[in-house]
Amino acid sequence: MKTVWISDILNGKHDGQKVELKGWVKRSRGSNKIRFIVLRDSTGSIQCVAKRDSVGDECFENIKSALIESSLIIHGEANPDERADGGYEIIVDSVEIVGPVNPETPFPITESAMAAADGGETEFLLDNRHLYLRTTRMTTMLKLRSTVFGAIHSYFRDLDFIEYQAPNFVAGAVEGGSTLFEVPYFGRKAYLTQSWQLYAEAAMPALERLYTIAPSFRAEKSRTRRHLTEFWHAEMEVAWADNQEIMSYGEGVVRKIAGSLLDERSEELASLGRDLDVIGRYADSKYPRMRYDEAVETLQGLGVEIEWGQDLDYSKEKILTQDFDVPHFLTHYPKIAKPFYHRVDPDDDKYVLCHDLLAPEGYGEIIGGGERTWSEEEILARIDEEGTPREPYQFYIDTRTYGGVPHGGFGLGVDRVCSWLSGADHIREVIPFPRDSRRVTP
RNA sequence: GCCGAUUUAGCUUAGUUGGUGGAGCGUGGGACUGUUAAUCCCAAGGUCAUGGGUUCGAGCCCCAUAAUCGGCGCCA
Repeated sequence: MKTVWISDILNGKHDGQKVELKGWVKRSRGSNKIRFIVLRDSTGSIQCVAKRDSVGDECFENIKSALIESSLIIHGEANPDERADGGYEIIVDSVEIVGPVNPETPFPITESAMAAADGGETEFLLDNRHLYLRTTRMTTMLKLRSTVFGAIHSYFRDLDFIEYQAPNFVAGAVEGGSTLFEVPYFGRKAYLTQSWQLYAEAAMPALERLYTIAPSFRAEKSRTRRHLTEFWHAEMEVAWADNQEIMSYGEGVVRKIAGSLLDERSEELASLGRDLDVIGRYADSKYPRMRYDEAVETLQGLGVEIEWGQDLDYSKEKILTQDFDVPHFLTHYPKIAKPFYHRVDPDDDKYVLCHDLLAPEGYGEIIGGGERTWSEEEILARIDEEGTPREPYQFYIDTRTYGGVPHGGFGLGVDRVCSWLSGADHIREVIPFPRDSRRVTP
């Protein structure tokens, strides 16, 4: 007999047919004469009804013994039925328990554990993440996440970008050295990469338009809802592009992600309580661009204490973005607030040609990017100015020595985008096994 | 790194002025012919995070430690 997907039954594709279902027990209830099993597979869940009279005593007792998360193969007839949640149910002919659950070790993710988390997480659920993944909420998050990754790939590939991979073991830092994970490397020290960018710049003269989605690692002891020590970083680099052009790619990919979620996952978004009109606005709007100076003035006008030259920390981002209804770009930060690879604005050397994209609803920065310092003379000056050693960056400097060209790119925090668009309370909710300063297990 | 909080059964929790810890979920047994987190009855299940201290007596008061959670800095 043909195994069918539960979603296909719920879509009415098997009305009145004898079908085989393979899945796991989501819930089980009933009396001495009739038993209801809510079976789930990766596509959905459906009520299966077994009557003692029709399945026989032995099968009925078997069904009663199938605890939550037992895996089953069920044969039966698919029928529309108003009494069943979802409008369809299976009239059971037979049940085979494939993987039983021992009553002495029942599935630990109970209703009470879920209710306490209130759509978020608790220590217990984090400790049992490998099992929590099976719940509707986590499954929904993982499906949204898959769509986000797919949308990023489609966006860049449709524009003829080349997907390009950089090493994860590296010798030097992109950001400040204090946030590097050091790993022993055959008697030497190596580090886990913080960004694909420097290696992408090396390939920029060869491929011109390149992108990746890869993990980045940062040893920040951050305890916030926006930080992970291992996060998924979508980065891109383009030859001959200026800051404005790079921003248009950033806007393009975020709009594409929002649009793909609406097209492919509107049901899941709605189940999380997401307003589809809001997601639609993110997919269809232009994202305004604002200079750093303007942001500082706005904040000062709101009575926020901030001096020119200070980087915008989260508390200020939050105030700034609270009235935004779409993401905004912030450009032209002071040179002193940014690392050496940002290109100094030729019109005013107090600034660099960079941008951050700030998401609304209090989610903050999701993209950081800009033009790169591209002439050999300038890159050497800026490296020395910051007191950064030249040696680990020799390959990076060589990129400029041999036919340097204007170029730029950005990095997008994929998990942050997932968190924002799904409306999650914490970035941990959108990644299967989150890593932060306190947790590397399970 | 800084600030704040939490820790009682497998899970979620109540616990009064300090006087030998109650419940719900889950599990086991029983009842029930259609349930929707089914319902009803019964049972098992606790060194109250760890280590000290105060006290005739500590889940409760004090100190230390640990783990965890939240916020900040830093960033994607």
